[in-house]
Amino acid sequence: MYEPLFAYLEQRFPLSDDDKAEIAAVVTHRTLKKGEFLLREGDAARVGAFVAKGFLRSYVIDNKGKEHIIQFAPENWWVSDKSGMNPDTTASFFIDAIEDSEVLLMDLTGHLTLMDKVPGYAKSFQAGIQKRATAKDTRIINSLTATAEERYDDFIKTYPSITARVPQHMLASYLGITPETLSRIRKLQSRKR
Amino acid sequence: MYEPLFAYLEQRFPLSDDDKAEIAAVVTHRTLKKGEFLLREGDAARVGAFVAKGFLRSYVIDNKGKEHIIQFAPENWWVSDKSGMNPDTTASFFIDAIEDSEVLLMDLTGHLTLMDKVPGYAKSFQAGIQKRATAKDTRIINSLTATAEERYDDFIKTYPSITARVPQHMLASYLGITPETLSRIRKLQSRKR
DNA sequence: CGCCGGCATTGATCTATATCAAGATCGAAA
DNA sequence: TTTCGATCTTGATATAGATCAATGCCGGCG
Repeated sequence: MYEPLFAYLEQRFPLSDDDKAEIAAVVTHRTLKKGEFLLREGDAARVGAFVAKGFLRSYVIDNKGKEHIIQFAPENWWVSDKSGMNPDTTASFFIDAIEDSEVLLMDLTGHLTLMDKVPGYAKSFQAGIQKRATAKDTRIINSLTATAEERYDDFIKTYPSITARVPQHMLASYLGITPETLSRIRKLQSRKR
Repeated sequence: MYEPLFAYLEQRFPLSDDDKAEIAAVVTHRTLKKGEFLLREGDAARVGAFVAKGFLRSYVIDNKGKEHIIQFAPENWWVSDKSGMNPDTTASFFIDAIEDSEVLLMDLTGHLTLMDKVPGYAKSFQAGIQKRATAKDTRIINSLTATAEERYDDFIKTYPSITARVPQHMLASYLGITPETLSRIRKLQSRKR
């Protein structure tokens, strides 16, 4: 059950059997059916969820009632919780399953335990955060600069596997364009290429 | 010379005299005149720069030759280096001074030393990173969702002090709109309010 | 003091993308 | 297999914001 997570971590730093036990102890397994929500349960501040199988997405709904996908998360990705998101933002935050999925939940306590007890975890976590920050900068600049078509091209180049698995209207939502516009872009490109 | 940084850190966690010595040892002081660039010198991977005085900005120039401001950094802010930025991105990255400034540079080695030796530093760094990540999410959603005017309103509400200090065309660049558009927005609002 | 060069303003167009409105197509459930 | 809802496509129109082009303004430098 924990194997995918172990494998993921072992690509980043060595993991002893003790470490594995430690990890298994602080992580909670959950199964999600397609369309099901990953709700915040209890009051344990959650750090994130590791997608062991399936495909999740996180999104917000803005004050105009529109959905905006923040992140897609296929296997071996982390979806981060909105931890620290401005509570006075009216936008509501959701995570749900695009396909039947299995996730491993980590709460703040668990996270701190691992930071402390599992050598390599802290550094690897650090590196992950950093990398994600850069990706976000890129996305910001992209969304400010690039045309819809450029953003689309960029996406399929960067995440070809995701492109294939996601319904078009969700991709449009991620790119910040309407489904109609995305449809037209695809049509134009299919003619050209 | 290091006082602003000490003060900044002490708001986050207690700092002994030893800690201060440790910090002073790993940090480099630099003075920048208005318009001057903060270049990467030598090959030491830099983590970031703390603005002790003045005002910096970081920006990229995209392949169409356009400037896009990523971040403004007044006193007591960190400008992060592009550490980890995708090297194969053609976009070039710059940091320069909008006003005469003084900065304290921290390289990777120093950062790791502090992580290790100064209690509280690691956790506080962590928290900072997290907070910034959230801010970036917000900016992404904003840039995808909101109109130019909404983004402007948002900015002046969130960073009133920055608004006053920055030339309009730079603010426009940050918001991802043309100076002309920003000028028109301001005109409309001044009439209304 | 006066001049010049960047900055802001204003106006006239142009264009990418949204919005509105039907169809067409696909897929899962009965 | 049929059907219904969701998704995708296509077309017509509207609009926010870009672009192009002057003009005005102000502050620093000679």
